Amino acid sequence: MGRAPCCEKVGLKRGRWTAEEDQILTNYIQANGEGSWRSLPKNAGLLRCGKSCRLRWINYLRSDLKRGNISAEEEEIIVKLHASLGNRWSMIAEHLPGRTDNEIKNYWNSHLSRKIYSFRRTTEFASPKMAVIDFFKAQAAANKRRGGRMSRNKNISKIPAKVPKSSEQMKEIDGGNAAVAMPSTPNLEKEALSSTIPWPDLSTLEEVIETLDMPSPRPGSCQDVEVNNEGMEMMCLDDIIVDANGNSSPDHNESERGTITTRKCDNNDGILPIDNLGSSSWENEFEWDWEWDNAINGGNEVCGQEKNTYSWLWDNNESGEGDCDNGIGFEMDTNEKHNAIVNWLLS
DNA sequence: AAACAATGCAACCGCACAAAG
DNA sequence: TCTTTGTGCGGTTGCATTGTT
Repeated sequence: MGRAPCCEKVGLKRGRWTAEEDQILTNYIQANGEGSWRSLPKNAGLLRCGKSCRLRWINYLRSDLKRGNISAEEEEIIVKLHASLGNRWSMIAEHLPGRTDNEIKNYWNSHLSRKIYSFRRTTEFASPKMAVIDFFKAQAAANKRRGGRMSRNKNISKIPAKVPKSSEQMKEIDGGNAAVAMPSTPNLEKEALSSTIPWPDLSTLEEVIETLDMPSPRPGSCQDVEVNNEGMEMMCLDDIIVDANGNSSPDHNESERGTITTRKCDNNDGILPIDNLGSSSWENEFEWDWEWDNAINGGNEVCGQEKNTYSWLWDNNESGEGDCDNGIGFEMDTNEKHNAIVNWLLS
């Protein structure tokens, strides 16, 4: 049984706040201070629920709130913190002065979640090839979009023209094999896909598919992936970064270069994915998380417990020498990829 | 110009938790 | 110890806005 409602809802006003209500609330709090939200509306003469007053004050009226768009620096912080803390918006907000948890949550849901390449790979994928084919199918579906407003975020680029649009073209791409049991790709993911990676020329696709004879699974590779709490494997920012910073350096061995790394950390290892978070953020005995610094720094073993590497998306061969094809058919040298991804992430 | 549909954000809701009685 | 109250948090919803057809 839930608790009683915070206030009598009968006769209370709901919906958007008027300027007059804002003024009343502001005046009252300036005179009497925050707190006692339950009694505040009555005392202030507002026909609002106490919780509504609190929310309005915290999220909108407070004088120390920062106005304007989230900066690139703030965005980077959000992404990093989210990678470690998950949806703990209030904790994330603590690191962003002037920003509210609600604002960050909204920003995440509407901007960042579509930037983060959320790549669904379920057991229905018999091979990485199918996953990549799903990538194209998703793009084709996204391309069918009819009306609708484009994102207000100018940083999200539009879909390039050369995208398979018909089922015939898709057959051309996948030989008809991809028509079965392909999980649908949510809109966010479709947009993420379209906004992150330049499209290869369609004429190269057959060749692309041919090149997708992926290396046999390495120990701990994509064949035994960890599944997040939504039942899908997420391919996150960190994954991309570690690839981008793999640098193809001869100093990096095959298991490090171009890999995607997850770590299993316990709360005793004293190592946090990002600095200055405080060990209190780890509440469970085990948490799976993307290791940002590890990714940035080229995949050093930090936790020493478990490490999964998923390199197929980036590599298309085992040699790991020289510039690598990212497995979906566009040749970019590592620096180009690095720059493109980092620029995009920070844009 | 109208209809449609995606987007973004303010606001709401239910739950958890801590403090007070 | 139990109940009540106050507060905070994260998920979700509603709707104004706006781009596309």
